[in-house]
Amino acid sequence: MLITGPRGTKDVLPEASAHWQYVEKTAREVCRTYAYQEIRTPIFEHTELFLRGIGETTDIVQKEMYTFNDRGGRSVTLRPENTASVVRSYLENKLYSGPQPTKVYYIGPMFRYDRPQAGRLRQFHQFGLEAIGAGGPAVDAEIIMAAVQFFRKLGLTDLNLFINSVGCPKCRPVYRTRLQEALRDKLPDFCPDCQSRFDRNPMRILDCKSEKCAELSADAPEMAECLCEECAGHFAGLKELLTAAGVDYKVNPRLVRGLDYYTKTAFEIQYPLLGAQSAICGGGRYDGLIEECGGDPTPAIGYAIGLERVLLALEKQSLLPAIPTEIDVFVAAVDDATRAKAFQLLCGLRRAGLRCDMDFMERSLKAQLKQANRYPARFVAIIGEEEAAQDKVTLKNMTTGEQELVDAAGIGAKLKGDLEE
RNA sequence: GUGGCUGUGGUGAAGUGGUCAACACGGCGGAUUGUGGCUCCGUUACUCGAGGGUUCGAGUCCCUCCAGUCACCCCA
Repeated sequence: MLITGPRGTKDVLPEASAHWQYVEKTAREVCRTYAYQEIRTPIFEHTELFLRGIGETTDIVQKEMYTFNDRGGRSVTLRPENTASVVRSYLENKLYSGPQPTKVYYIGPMFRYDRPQAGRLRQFHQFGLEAIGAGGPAVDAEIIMAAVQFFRKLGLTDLNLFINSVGCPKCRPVYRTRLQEALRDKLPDFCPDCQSRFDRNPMRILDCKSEKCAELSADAPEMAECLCEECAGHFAGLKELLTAAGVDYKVNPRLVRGLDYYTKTAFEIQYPLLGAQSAICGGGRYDGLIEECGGDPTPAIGYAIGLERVLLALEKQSLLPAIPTEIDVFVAAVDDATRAKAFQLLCGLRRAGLRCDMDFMERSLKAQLKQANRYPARFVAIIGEEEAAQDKVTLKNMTTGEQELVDAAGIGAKLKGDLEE
């Protein structure tokens, strides 16, 4: 073995690709009913876009981007997420001049230079939705419902939806200072991670897995207490709509998202059985991003679903559909002299729309029957010297074992009729 | 970026200094000349992750690297 795939990448092999197609198809169906249209943006963008969009202090930007100079000396980056690209495209293509809000979805690979572990890859795939232009809680509710619907459709249960409000540029700084005030004295007792989070992203401290830190921050103030009137109203509105829609959710006042651009609504859907990487869907509102990217102030909300994690969850619950490998007809040639004839027959059967195959390894008739049996094949069409001489084929029904001599002409149409009965 | 565990053929794996590196599954071929699923038989090129070192001798001991895996960080 000379070359292996790059670390953190995975080949989707034939037996798994049907599962991917199934999940993608389900995603598209949900988007169709929610009236979201697909958008396909480039896999790489100017590095600048992500620096500005995601935020220079975020982990994604600081340590996880695949950045390189192209031959023209431009710094480009493999997209670590797709929201920034969608916003860029929205502005560049003036999608705001169409009917609003702009509702789009995407499915595709993302790249993050992380240490791989269960449910985490360097190239992974996300299915995401973005609704740009509407600021009220109704879009928040709609877009969350689309995710819920997606998981329902796949049959996934035991999912937890957590929501929170992370405030806006008006009220978040107020909270941030209040939180820092409350924690400052105890800071030396926190874990090293939390100490470094104190300045960079103090809200993360509330989310620390260390029991000690959780204890120390137990009585810290919560964002909800500091929300401005607008944010509080928005959050209340969302909760009402979700409740009315009959969706189970939990408010998690400590839920924080890792990207800078989030405002107001933040949410996450977890599938606890996945292990450490249990977030299967995450997103929120980003009312400041479009302006940050050079557009007019425009509210927006979106999220992404990790498809590898969805597949893992489906596997855990045995919800992946069986992949049929059965073929309609296997064409078997008795000897070398009849191979060409067999190939002709094969072509005819395929023209008739049948799923069929033949041997390409010059195997014996016996071996060909074995091969046919393994698919399995409903019928085997055998062509030997005798059949070839009179333009007939021996048609063997592999379930009953019966066989009969039939005319070669029109066999495709006849079989097709039989199989459809 | 940090840490734990792991690394033998297509797969699952025995083997912990000294005969040809077990066994099972799978793959391929065959079991009287044109026929499957069961059974039986045969077969399947081993740099034992890579590179160094110790030793008369290493898959077995040591070092380095690489990869996989799980966890931290972070996130989908």
